[in-house]
Amino acid sequence: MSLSPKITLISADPSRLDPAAVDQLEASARYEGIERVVGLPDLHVGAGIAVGAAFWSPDRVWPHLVGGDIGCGIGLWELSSPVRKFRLGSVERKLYGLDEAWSGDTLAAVAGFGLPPNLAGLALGTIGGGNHFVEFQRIEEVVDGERFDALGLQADRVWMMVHSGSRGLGQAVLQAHRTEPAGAGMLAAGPAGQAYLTEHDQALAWAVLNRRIIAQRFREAIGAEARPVLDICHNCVTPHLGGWLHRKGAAPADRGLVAIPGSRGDFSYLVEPIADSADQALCSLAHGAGRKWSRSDAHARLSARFRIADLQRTALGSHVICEDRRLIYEEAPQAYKDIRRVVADLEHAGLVRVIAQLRPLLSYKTRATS
DNA sequence: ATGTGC
Repeated sequence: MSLSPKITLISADPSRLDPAAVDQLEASARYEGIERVVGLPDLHVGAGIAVGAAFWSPDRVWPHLVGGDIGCGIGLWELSSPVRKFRLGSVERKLYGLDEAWSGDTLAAVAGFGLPPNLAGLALGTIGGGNHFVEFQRIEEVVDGERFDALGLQADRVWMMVHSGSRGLGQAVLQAHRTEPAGAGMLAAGPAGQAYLTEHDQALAWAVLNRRIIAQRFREAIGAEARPVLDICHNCVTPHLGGWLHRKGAAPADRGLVAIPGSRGDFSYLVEPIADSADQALCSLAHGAGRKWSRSDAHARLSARFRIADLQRTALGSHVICEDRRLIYEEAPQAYKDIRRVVADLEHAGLVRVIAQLRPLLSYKTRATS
C-alpha cells in the first residue's frame, strides 16, 4: 500500500515507524483542505491523531489536530549553580510543595501576559501529569563549541528543563470549539475559526507563563538564579506560508534553538534548526523520543519485572521523584524510543545541527502519592 | 493530557 502523496515521513528508515501511527496520518491527510502532512521520527499513535506530526492547510483549522494541551512545550534555563556543587540528596530535600498551587500573585502574572483575570486559575505554576516534568541536567558534551560559546552558554552550570502545557485551560478551549465530525474543521477566517484561534492564542500564552512560573518556583526552591535559553511550543496552530500549520507533538524549526528531550533515563539534545531544508518537514522537528509502548503496555510489562525502587534511579545514574506508583511505570525509559536515533534521523534529513548533549541529574514528576 | 469518569 503506497503512502498518500500529501505525506512526507522524516526517517532514515520509514519502515521502522509504527504502521498504526502512519494510518492515523493517512486519515488526517484525507480531511478536505489538508494539503501537506509530515510525520517526524518520534511519530507514535495518539488519541485519534498521530503525535510527532505537522499538518498544513491553506485556509482551514482543526482544533483536534492541536489537541487539548494547547501550548504544551519545552522551556530550558541555565542556572547559576555550578555542576560541581550540585548534590542530589540536598536538592531532593528542597523539592517539596511544588505540586500545590503557586503562592504568588496569579492575577498580576496573567495581567502581565495580557490575559484576562478569569484565567488566573489554581493550576497556574504547576507541572501537571502524564509526560510532563521538570528535569535538572548537566552538559554531557558540547558538540558545536563555536556555536555554544557564541550563544554565551556555559557548560559548567546546572540546566533546568520544564515540560508542561496549558493544563485544564487548553482542554476547555478544545471542548468549546471542537467540530463534529472532528475532520470537518473550520475556515480560519470565519467566525468559528476566529473564535477558536483567539482562545487558542490565550492558551498558548498561558502555557508559556505556566512554564515560566514553574521554572521560578523550582529555581527558588534550590536557591539558584535562572537564565532563559529557550521556550518552544510543540502543540499549536500558527500562520505559515499564507496558510495554517498545525503541530501535534512537533517542535518549530523557525523559532531559534530547540531542546529535544529523551526519556527521563536518557540524554536530551540542544539543537539548531537548519533553515535551508526546513520546508520538506513543514518547518517542524521531533519534540522528543516518542512513545514506543502505550501507557497500559508499559505498566503491564514493567511492573512484572521491576520494583518502584528500581525505577527511581536510571541507567545514567539520575534520580526520579515520582510518587505516583502507576505513572512511574508508564513513563519509564523502556517505554520510549531511542532518542539517539530520533536526533540522527533529523540530522540525516539535514534539519538540525546538534549543539550540545545534556545528561539528566534529577527528574521531578510529582510528590503526590497514589 | 485532564483543578479527571463510573
